[in-house]
Amino acid sequence: MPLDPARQGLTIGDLSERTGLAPSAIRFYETHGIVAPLRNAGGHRRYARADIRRLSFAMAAQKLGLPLAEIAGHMAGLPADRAPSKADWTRIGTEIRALLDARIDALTRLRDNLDGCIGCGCLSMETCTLWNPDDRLATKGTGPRLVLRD
Amino acid sequence: MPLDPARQGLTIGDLSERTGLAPSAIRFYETHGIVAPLRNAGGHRRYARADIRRLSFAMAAQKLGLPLAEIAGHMAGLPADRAPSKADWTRIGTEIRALLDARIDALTRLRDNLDGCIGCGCLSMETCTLWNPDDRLATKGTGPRLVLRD
DNA sequence: CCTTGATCTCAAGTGCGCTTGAGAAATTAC
DNA sequence: GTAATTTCTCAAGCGCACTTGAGATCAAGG
Repeated sequence: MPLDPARQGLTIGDLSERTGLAPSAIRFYETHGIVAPLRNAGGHRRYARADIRRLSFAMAAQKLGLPLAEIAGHMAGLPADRAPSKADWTRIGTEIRALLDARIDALTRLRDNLDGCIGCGCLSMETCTLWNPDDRLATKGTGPRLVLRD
Repeated sequence: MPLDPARQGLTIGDLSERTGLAPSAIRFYETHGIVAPLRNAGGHRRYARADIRRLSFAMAAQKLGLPLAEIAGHMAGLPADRAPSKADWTRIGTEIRALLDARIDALTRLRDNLDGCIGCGCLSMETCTLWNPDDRLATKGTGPRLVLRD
């Protein structure tokens, strides 16, 4: 089904099948500027194949916890009129790569802290700074500072 | 556990300062069973020190993307009437540890796929299965399968 | 005391990310 | 040429995680 000349592009149903997104979700993403399909004579949306990639990218970024607005911000750098080039995707990919690294770091730190605390048996003691961020840390801000600092 | 004899426990304001959560959020968590404070003569909530840990734990679990209901499910295993023991926290910690591992794995996989795709320059080609999960994969389900599979 | 600030309950509102009709028009399948 | 399916727009609704008043009560310092 690659760009059937008769149909001049992919329907929203095609995209739905290939991305797993509901048509309503795809239309919703359109309002956020993540895709910008053309219309055929009858007013129906017609998508380019590159839009599959756009949506896949948006889905991946969402799994990282990015809000749609921010995703749209990153994707605003992609060309609207032509299929994004390698350089286009590489730049965006690099941005996301940094976010991934940060997130992996944070989770790894949290895991290691958790391991350490379980190992030392301090979880039941009042002196554990991991689950008991009181007195010593009370003046340094709020929250479980040793566990989460991102 | 050693409640201040003068005040008989921590106020919601105390917890708010030490966890960084708004009082309204703490009350909201109460409706989900994450904390269960006692009341003083005047009807005000009085918390045990262990509740700081409960909230910290819930905040950590939330950063992992767990919905409150699920967090509450894990914490239901903790004793309501006494400060959780080392064994109590260790069990919960181990459950979370598994989630952390899975999440780190998923993110690492995504990052490596992204790296590979950037490296090979395939992002602009129709044959890239990472951002172009079409033909070959079209019969195997939906979504960006090589990027995200969790 | 008395005042100031913290806390109480309860209902309603917010922001995000969609979904769900309703009613109509376009497209496809037979 | 019909029938079935898909898509269209627009408004409203939903689930989650809270926040924001409103109006009243409680607690603590001078």
